[in-house]
Formats: sequence, structure tokens, C-alpha cells
Amino acid sequence: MDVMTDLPHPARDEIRIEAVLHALADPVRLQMVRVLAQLPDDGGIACGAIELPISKSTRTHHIRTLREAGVVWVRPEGTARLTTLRRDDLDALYPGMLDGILKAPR
Amino acid sequence: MDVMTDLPHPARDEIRIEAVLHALADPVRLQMVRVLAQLPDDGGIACGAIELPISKSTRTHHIRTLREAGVVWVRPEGTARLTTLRRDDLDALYPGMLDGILKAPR
DNA sequence: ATCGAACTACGATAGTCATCGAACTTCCAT
DNA sequence: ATGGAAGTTCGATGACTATCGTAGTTCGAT
Repeated sequence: MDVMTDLPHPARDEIRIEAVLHALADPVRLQMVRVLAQLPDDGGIACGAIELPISKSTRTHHIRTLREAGVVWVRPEGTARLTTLRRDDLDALYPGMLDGILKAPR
Repeated sequence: MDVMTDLPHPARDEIRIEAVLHALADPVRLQMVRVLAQLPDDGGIACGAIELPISKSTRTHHIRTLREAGVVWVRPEGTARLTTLRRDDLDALYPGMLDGILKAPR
């Protein structure tokens, strides 16, 4: 009864920089963000569509970490979860941070 | 005999974004960086001079994490360790990131 | 020479977290 | 209505890490 529950997102003013940095510090999550950053903001991609050498449950875990930190929006669409980068919020809170990180040499 | 050994720093091209983000994600270390960011880059501050509610050994641990990630320079000066932000390297690698993070609402 | 200040090294501990597999839910096609 | 596809939840596990106190080192000042 508790499955497929609502997906809580922090409001912009609830986003904490420590949580954002922690979310982005993981290689898997950073890769996810890199992929998301190349998509149109109004689009969204199914979590599973990002190819990564990890299991489904680990994927869920990482997406949740990003969502709870305020880095991504996740909205249900059928059985899928469409994920988009919260670029406007991040840019407003930490102007230049996201672009700077994404400019990192691979 | 291994004490007070040399302080290894990564070269600019050895700095990894994951390590930098992980270093900055800790509240104590982020506070250290905030303090360092307000000092002139050619100055430097003794690690112990940054007031924080932590023990000496924990302080050492955090400074080392920042140093090994490439976030700060640490140079011995007598018995003290003068610490400075590697602003030029971080700005070159991740332009805008540092300023963006420092603009974060407290 | 000795003492204290500043810091490091070490070991311990408790907490967090990335990872997985298995079982479950939800929804869409057939 | 059945089956599969997409995700979630739930432990469990191993790795990492933030913290501390204690002991040790280095260096400057007395």
C-alpha cells in the first residue's frame, strides 16, 4: 500500500547546498546528470534509459538521492518515471555552479 | 619518522571533480572553504585559526581531505600549516563552480 | 635545554552509503 | 485477464568516513 507512493521534491528554498554537492559527488549520479543536461528541460528521460552498469534497485536509489537533494524532477508517466534536471532552480540558487561542474574535463 | 611528512597535492590535471564535490559536500569543510574564500589568495590561514566545534584531529582530517582533493594548498610555516584556496585551479577546471557554490544562501 | 603551541598519526567507534537480489506493485499491450 | 516492462521496497552486506582521544613530532620562544 505504500508502494509507488508520491514522489516528494524539496521546494527551491528547501534545497541545501550540502545535499546537492553530495548528490553530485557520486560518479554514477554525476553521469546521470551529464546525460540529463543534454536533454531539453521540458522533456524528460526514463531513469532506466540511461545506460549504466548498475542494477535496477541501485538506479532507483540514485534517482531518489538526486530527487531528494533537489537536483532533478521526477514525474510518473505510465510505469515509467520521467526525470529532468532542475536547471532553473540550481542556476537561481548557485549561479554558475552547474555549468562549471559540467565543464569538467571527463 | 613518518610524521610531519611532505604534504602531497594533486597537480591541476590530476584534480577529479568527484573528489572536489565530495570534499565540498561536508558542512565542516564547506565552512572552511567559505572562510578561506574571504582571505587574499596569497595569504593563508592556520588550520587551527578557523573556529569550528571539532577536535584537532578531526580538523587535520578535513584539511587533508581538502588538500588531497585539490581544493586547498597547505604549506608549512613553522609549526603551523598555512592553508589557501586553490581558486585559480578550480576556476580553470570548473569555471563558475566555486563562485556559484559560495553564493549559496546560508 | 625545556616548554608549549600547532599539528600529525593511530586506533577505535558509530554512522552513512553504494550495491545487490528477491519480492512486490503498477500500468500498458496483447 | 495475462504477461511483461518499469520501478519500488526491503533487508543484507561491505566499504567508507566523520568523530574522538591519546600519543607523538616539530619548531619557536624562553
